[in-house]
Amino acid sequence: MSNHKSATPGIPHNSSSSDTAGAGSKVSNFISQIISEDLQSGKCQSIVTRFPPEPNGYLHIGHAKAICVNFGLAEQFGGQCNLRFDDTNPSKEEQAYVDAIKADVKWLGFQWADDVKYASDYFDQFYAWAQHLIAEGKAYVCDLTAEQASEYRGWATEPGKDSPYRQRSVDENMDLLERMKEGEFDEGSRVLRAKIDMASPNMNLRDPILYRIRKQTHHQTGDKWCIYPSYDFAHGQEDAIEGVTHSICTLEFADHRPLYEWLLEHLPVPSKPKQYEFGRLNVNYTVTSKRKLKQLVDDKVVDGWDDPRMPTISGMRRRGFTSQSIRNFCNGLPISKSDGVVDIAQLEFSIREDLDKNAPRAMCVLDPVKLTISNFSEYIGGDVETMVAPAHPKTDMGQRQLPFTAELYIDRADFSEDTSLSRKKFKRLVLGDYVRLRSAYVIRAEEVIKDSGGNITQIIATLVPGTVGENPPEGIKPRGVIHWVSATEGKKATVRIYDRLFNHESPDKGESDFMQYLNKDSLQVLDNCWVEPGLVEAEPESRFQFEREGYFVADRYEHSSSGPVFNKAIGLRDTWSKGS
RNA sequence: UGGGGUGUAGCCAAGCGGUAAGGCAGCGGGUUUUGAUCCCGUCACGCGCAGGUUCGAAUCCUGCCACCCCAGCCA
Repeated sequence: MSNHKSATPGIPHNSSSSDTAGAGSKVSNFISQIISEDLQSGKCQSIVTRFPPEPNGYLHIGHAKAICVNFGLAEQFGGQCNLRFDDTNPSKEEQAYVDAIKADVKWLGFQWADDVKYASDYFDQFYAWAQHLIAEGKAYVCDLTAEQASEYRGWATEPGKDSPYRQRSVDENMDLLERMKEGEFDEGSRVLRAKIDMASPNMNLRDPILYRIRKQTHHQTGDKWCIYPSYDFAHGQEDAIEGVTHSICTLEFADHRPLYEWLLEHLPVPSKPKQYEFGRLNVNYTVTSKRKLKQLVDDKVVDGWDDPRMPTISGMRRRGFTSQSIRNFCNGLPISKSDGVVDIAQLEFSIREDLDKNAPRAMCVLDPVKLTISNFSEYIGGDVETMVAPAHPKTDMGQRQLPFTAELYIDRADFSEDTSLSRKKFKRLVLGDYVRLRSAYVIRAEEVIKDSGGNITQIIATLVPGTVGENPPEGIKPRGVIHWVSATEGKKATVRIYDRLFNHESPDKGESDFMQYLNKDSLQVLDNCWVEPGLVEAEPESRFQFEREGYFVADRYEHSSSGPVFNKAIGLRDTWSKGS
């Protein structure tokens, strides 16, 4: 518990404008209102929250929201947030996931309080508390099989029946629990249950399981235990031990709250945390369920948990998302209690917004066709004229040098022989007409050369002298501006274009298997792209706007100066191609 | 069906008895050596439905409807 300064723990006044860089600008929501009140009333001096992932998979965009909520609230109110692994089920968990999760949280820019914590840190205490409940007559060892227990539990409309083992003596229960711990019994043969109410309308209170037998090695505790606490018997107690004041989770745990409170009530815990629930974040055209994401990985539909098409934190990172853009996205979504589906366009907006502001510009030709400047030597001495272009149109990010040569590449889609195309409809190069080469000359297309199959192999053009950084003479009106790369000085690169993994807006929903909605064309590898020379020196994970194309990142693992590889994060907003 | 939760624009939502914020998407226009950015304008006579209370209701009351979650020895 640390100090808490002013008497007025600021209700965050909302700056309704969209989030800018910083951590702060959260609008008021029902949880921050509660926190404000708790702080003001003196119910707590400062707040402690926690982010409690189970290490059974990678973190995804939904977790990012939970992380932003928990760490964000702590930061906003000057409290602390713990990272705690809810590692109560060794059969699903792995150290590799622990490591990946820590890396993701750090990358997002959050720092947890003290050391990382584990539910397993408290296993001794939990065991002692289990004995305490037995001693109080509030728990018993039950020998029912899973199927029997399910029958005994009853149905929504029918109350359950008491287990025949419900009335065991304290001594017998103590003895049995001890022997469960010692490994005397088989998995599934016995469990420890709380003695609450088999007729409760809330299923979670029909004598919930506290401990079950799992003879498995645990990634943190090794072979020390062969009984493991259930989620319910761990979560509230962990919160209490850590002094968590506001335990924020998702809606599906609302039904567990009475049990959470029952346990805190009946155990000699050091503090009394409160649980609050908010709606899970869902995004359309994607799935956010560790089980399903794991299936995509296991079935090799994608390249791993960090495949750029995955909605995982590490996937988005590899795709080129910035941590800031992910945080802006999450912070821009209000915390509410309804479970809605956010349009992926909202996520795309965040990354464009960030990268437009912060990514240097560069040129890359994705589908090259050669363009030769036939009058090059008439106006330019030597083989190369170096053009100088700003790295960013608005922010001073330095300049880059672009070698302009007689042979260039432009994109096939930026040229047409169809002279009837209106200037409004086609603002690119047309045979016999002018176009501006970005940061260089205005040129005119004179003729095309084709192969026997009728494919254009080369465009012959002439430059208009004196047009670098200057308007062309009267009468010459370029149709538009296109990008280019020197065919002789530019570098070859591989560019991967990603599209959404699913064609269906909600692959999760409906009766059919989500795998049937997979987008077969979610990855396209272009290995004959040309980039301006400076780009090969880009550091892995550096991001650029390839002008007129979109935002790209030098691949975290596979990019090198000898083999440049860029991933497309997201295209530029495109208001024109939509009609066609 | 028993319990829990939620219904405000295409999507996410604010709203807490005084006459419907904001963001995304869309649409119209302006600037532009990126069909980007930026700028301006536009976008609910209406708040799941039906009644009621009130001078006044998205907000309070009653009834109904729809959707989500729970019924694992998962979390």
